[in-house]
Amino acid sequence: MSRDWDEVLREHGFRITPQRQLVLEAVNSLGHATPETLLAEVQKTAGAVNLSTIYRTLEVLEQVGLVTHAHIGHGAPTYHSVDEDPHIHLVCDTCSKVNSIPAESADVFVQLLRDQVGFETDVAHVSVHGQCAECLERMKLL
Amino acid sequence: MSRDWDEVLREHGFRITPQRQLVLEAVNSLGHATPETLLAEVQKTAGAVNLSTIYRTLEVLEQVGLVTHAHIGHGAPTYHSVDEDPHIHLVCDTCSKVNSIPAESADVFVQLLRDQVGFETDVAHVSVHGQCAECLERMKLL
DNA sequence: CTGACTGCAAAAGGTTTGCAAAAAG
DNA sequence: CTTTTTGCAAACCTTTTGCAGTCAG
Repeated sequence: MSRDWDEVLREHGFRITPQRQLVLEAVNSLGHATPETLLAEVQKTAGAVNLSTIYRTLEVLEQVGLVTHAHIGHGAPTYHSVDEDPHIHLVCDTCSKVNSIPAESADVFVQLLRDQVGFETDVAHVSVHGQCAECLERMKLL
Repeated sequence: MSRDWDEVLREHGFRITPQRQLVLEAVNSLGHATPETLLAEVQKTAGAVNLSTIYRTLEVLEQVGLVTHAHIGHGAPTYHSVDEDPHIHLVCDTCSKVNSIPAESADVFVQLLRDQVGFETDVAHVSVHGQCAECLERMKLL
């Protein structure tokens, strides 16, 4: 669960604050969370925390490598713990549901990009758009 | 170049308007364009066209399959002609440059998603984030 | 003519910023 | 004590919406 997150921050010259701890904990416990969602979670404990603090904190946490974010669909980005198993988001453009699959599923593709154009893929950041199985099924019935 | 775009619109019960023609032409000529960019292009010819019209028009054009859009990075989506060869965007998270590779490069991966989870990928909509060859090179030097 | 489409202005959603007060080291 | 960090309010940017007038069919 908790790592030496405070060490990591300190090493990068950042200070340790309750807000940063709370945001990090919220990211870890929620799994997939937007800034707005994180605010709600954090405010359960500390009601006075502001949205702009969430944004600034996420920026810092990402900078030191304690969290990552991915863009899913049009709206807000979602933040992930770095401790999580890396995964790929499958976004259904019909029902907007998001499924995750293990990052290894893309290994072949990632390797191909590396060999072919020297591109190093950040797998966890990838969003794959398309139609999920349920929506395809539903379409067939019509 | 131009197709029977007016036919397509009509078939779907939409009307033919100069705005729609201009937006479609702009998408086709610009290749990768954001709504804002498209507005600028369209306004070269018709200065009175409004941004909201661009948005509404793109929605219609996408609905009837004359254009597609993809999400690249944080900001605005970019719209593409459907006549273009389908391609995948490789977005460099360091320099923000976008390279395109032919959609076929992902065939194996797409097939895997189909077999494994029944997900039908919209290849042209996929954005792959990571580090481009140049940025990786630059990082090694430091 | 009649309903679809457009322009305009205002609202909405998400993110950023300036500043003074509060807290970390 | 010094510097970073925070809360607040306002600004910003992109996209959406309501409405009345306009235009395509």
